[in-house]
Amino acid sequence: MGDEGRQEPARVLVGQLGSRVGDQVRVCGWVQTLRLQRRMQFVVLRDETGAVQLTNRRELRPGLDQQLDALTIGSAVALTGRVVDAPQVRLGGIEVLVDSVDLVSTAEQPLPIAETSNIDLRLDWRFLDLRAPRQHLTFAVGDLFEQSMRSFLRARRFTELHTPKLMGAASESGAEVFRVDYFGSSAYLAQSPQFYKQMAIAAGFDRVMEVGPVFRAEPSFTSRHSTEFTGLDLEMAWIDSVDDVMRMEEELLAAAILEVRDSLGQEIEEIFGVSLAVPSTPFPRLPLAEAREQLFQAGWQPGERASEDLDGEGERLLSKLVADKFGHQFVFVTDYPVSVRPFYHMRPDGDPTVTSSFDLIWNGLEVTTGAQREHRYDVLVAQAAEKGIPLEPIGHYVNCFRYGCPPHGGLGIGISRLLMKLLDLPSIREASLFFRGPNRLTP
RNA sequence: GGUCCCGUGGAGCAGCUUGGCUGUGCUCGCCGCCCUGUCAAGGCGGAGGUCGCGGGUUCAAAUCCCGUCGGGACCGCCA
Repeated sequence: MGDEGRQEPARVLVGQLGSRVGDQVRVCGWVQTLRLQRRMQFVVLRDETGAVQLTNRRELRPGLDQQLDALTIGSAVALTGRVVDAPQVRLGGIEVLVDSVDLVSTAEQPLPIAETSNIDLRLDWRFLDLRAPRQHLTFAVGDLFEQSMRSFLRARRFTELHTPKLMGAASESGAEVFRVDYFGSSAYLAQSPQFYKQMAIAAGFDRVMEVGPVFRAEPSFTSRHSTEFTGLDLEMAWIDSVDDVMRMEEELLAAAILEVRDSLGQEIEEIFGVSLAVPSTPFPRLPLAEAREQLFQAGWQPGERASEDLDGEGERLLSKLVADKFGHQFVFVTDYPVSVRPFYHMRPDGDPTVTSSFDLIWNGLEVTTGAQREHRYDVLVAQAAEKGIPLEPIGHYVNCFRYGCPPHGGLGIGISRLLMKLLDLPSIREASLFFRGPNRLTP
């Protein structure tokens, strides 16, 4: 307040200008459109909260019009002026009559991408691409979705932990991990918090969750895979069965989708043309064997590799069958055979050929794998031996079952995939802030 | 890793099958001028490309052939 000279009015977010009619304000953002005429000049400026028209009549303020003429699309600017009602203005019915312009940072012309540019070029210029309202909404939804799940779990006594991403041994299967140099020897990037969240259970945390990066060294060239993505993992102690885990997840997702719909549903409808449907609970459940049976009856012809599992086409077809039969967009597929599940999945009493596990498929895409874990040391060791897993590299993990470990189970969700499904995005690239894939490490 | 597809001014495409004479065209953007308040602004004019790269066939290649690089979709793997 002690500054000499002209005082700048306080910055007002564009989204709040409607309640500031008559006030002197400063608005800051990016130039979206310029319509510079003989007598009138119009600047459309956008910030995170919206867009507004700023207007100048050239004859009013000598010099100001030349400053406005010098603006370019995409430049970062701060303008001051008075907010007025302007019913004729289609953009919100208000405008700002400009008093002064501060061209803070000029954008070169032409811009290297347009809204119509292909995804690869857009990813090269991701910071520019992300300025678009569509991309901005994507990550606003992602943030809300994540926060909503976090608060849901927190209210149910989950403790949020952060487990290491640098590991001395591969966490599950050695083939899929990135090896990095570690002071002359090797470390591995975590492909899952799996072992650590189970160790947290043995450590006395009743319920734990983590939202964090997951690294996969698979060269997967699809629209739904990335080599680094954000996962939500949770683990619960003293469960009675894997059903407890599925119940937690369906309530979790229903609550989070409800919150997103209530807060951002209208914007999502406008920008993505997607009407969010809050799923009813419980979600349909189907043992894998039964799912395969129904798929065969519907004409499914799996590839050779899908002799015991579902392939992508099977997942999509199954979702279609479930939608027709139950009117539901989710389906838990349960009781996966031992052959396609890791050694630490528990096997139910009476049927040693399957596991107490599930996948959750959302509109044709696998978004979760979960299971009850084998917490009995001798059984776990036997199952590892059966799968040919050497115990030495994972001794610290196996040890946590030797000194009292409660029954427990949990799951891992691919958050980027959830976001992709929620907004019906065509590729996980759109749901990743800065995508990482086999062919992309930059920016 | 496998199969298929794409690569043409700044962006998005057409042109390629049936090679042809300086690389023709469309939409958008950019630059300049004009324009009584625009709002997907409008009007007029202009600049901008060794047709991803290398080799081959041919009198002649954006166009046909081979290789290579970059990218995408699907499969497999998974979340």
